[in-house]
Amino acid sequence: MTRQALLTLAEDLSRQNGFDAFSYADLSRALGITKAAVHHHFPTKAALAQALVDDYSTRVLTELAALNGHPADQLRRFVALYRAASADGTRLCLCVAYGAMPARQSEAVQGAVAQFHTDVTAWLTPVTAALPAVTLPAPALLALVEGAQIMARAAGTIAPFDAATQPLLAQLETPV
Amino acid sequence: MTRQALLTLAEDLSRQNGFDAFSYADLSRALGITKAAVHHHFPTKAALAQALVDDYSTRVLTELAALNGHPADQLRRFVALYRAASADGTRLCLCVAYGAMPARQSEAVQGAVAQFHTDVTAWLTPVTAALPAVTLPAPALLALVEGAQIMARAAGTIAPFDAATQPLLAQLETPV
DNA sequence: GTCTATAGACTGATAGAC
DNA sequence: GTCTATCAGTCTATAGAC
Repeated sequence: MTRQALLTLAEDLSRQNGFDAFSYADLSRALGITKAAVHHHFPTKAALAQALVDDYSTRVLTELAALNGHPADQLRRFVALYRAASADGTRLCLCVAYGAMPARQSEAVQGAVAQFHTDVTAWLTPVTAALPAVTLPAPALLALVEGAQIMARAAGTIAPFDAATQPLLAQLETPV
Repeated sequence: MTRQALLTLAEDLSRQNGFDAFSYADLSRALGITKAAVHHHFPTKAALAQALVDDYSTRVLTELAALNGHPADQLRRFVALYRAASADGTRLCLCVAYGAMPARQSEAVQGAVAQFHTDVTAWLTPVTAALPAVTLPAPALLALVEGAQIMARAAGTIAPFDAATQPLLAQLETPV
């Protein structure tokens, strides 16, 4: 389905170089269709951004909701999820990419990004609260993994992400 | 001096909406000169980015080097510096803005951003090492304040920055 | 759902006069 | 150091045929 292929491609390009870094021409070229065909699926670029962030939020929050088990395991898998999203320092979380330059997006997209942060923080809150060995509350944990993604992206390798999150994972090994 | 005015303006615009979000036309309009005059000072946009990141790195690293006193005070003022740079959730550190979309920059600028992260981490390392109450090493501290800036920028207010850094500042109050 | 063709605005950049 | 004038290329978006 062309619409899904467009979403997949546009999300990847957004997370790699930002929403302003690709054009309808880029999308059409990659899929072997014309720009007009892309406009058929997403009339404006703002509509495309909206669809991207809605899809992304739903997908990630569903993944988080499926992370059952011990809080220590949940937090480990949370960090692993953000680590995988970094793709060896070549990508960012979509909401980090869009959240860094909010003025380039519609109000609706800005709101969806803010909601994503609220929802992830809400998921993290009981997890970290159940872990006395972890010294950081939910907002700090989210800032840590998002900042770790930025540093990895800037370096072009995953190493800074691991350096930044290693102490957190070490705290999880500490017997309570 | 026109050159300095251009640097000040371009840095502000870069930190507000990113390097791709302003044009030579924007700069010339704001300063009441022509685009050609802007090109006289910075022949290409890549040259402008290079000058911006060099200026910024020098300035911030000089500020850090001037932060004497107890390690606890140094770390408090480090967080305050990143908090001020957020400008109530309307700006980012220049190296966060450029580091988030490195492929939009020249290799030289990418290298300068990476060097900035290395230098700030090097400054932080002995500071946090001298503070047993602080549970995070230097790379994690830098990721924390950078992620806190992203969340504040996405929300458009400083509140997420404070929520993310509050536990760290609380650790500094703990008597060793 | 895809195409051709086009519109109008903007982009970074250059040549050459003053 | 600033100007006028201009360039070729790109951008998002639209109209209308198939």
